[in-house]
Amino acid sequence: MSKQAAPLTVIDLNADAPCCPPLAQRRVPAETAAVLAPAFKALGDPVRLQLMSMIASAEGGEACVCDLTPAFDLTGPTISHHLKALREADLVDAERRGTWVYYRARPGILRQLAALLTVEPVES
Amino acid sequence: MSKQAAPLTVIDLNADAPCCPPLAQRRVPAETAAVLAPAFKALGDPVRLQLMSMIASAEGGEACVCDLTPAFDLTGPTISHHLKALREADLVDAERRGTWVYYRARPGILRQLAALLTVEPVES
DNA sequence: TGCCTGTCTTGACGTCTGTCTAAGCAGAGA
DNA sequence: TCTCTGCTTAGACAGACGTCAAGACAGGCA
Repeated sequence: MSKQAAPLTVIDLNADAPCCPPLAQRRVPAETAAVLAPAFKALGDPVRLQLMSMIASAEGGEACVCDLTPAFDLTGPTISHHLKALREADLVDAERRGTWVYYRARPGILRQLAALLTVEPVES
Repeated sequence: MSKQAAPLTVIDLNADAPCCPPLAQRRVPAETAAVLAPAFKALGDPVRLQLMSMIASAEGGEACVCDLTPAFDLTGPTISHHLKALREADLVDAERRGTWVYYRARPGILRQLAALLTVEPVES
C-alpha cells in the first residue's frame, strides 16, 4: 500500500454532514473512492464488523478491550490487530485509562459511509 | 470452514426492508456479520467502489462493460475480475444482450448495508 | 521498589488479493 | 462457415492480510 495521505484531506471524514452524494446518484470520483474504500475494507471482515458493532452499541459509547476479547475465539493479539485496523481506518478512537484501553466509535465516518450507500426508497 | 451455509439464508439480502437494526443500536450477531461482511469487503477496493457507483448511477440503471473498462487504467481482465467480485457479493447482476454485457445494481443489499451503518443524527 | 495483570508490538508463516498475459468462449456480420 | 469483436477464465506472480507465539510496555498494588 503506497502513501495516500497528502492532498486527499479534502474530504473530512469526521464531519457530521455527508461529504458526498449517494453512490447511486453520481459517480464517485477516484479521490473519494481512495479515501472511503479503506473504511469499507476495514468493515469487510466479520470479526471487525462485530467489533465495530460492539463498540458503537456499547453503553456509555465506549467498550473496553477486556470486554471485546472474550467474545471471540481468537487470541488477544489478533483482536488487537483487528482493532488497530479499525483505528487506522478512522472508524474508532482508542484511549488508555489506567490498566485498560477503551475504544469509542467515530459516528462521523459512519454517517459518510451510510450516506454514500443511500438508495431511494422502493417505488411501488 | 466447516459451516454448510444452510441456515444463513435467514437473512434476505434482496429484501427491500432493512433486515437488521443499525450496527450502533444492537450488537451484530456472528451470522449476520458473516453474511454482510463480504459485501463491505467487495466495496473495500477503490476500483470496485467506483465500478459500483458507475453502475448504480448509470442512466437506465445499467452500464455496459464497454463503458466501464475505458474509465480505468487497467486491463479488461482486471475489470472483469473486479466485476466478478461485485457479482459474487450479490451487489450487481449481469446480463448479456447480443455482443455486450450489461451490469445492473441490486438496490436491496445496498439498503441493508446503509441501514446497518445508520447513526442517529447529531444532537446540538 | 518489585511483582502482577492487561494490552500492544514484533516477527513469522500460510493464505488471499490485485494485476498481468495468454487462451477460450459467445454473438454478429460477411 | 469464417472472422472479428467483446468479455470471461486460467495461470502466474508480487504484495497484502489474518493468525499466532513470544517479548515489550504501562499501570496498579503490596
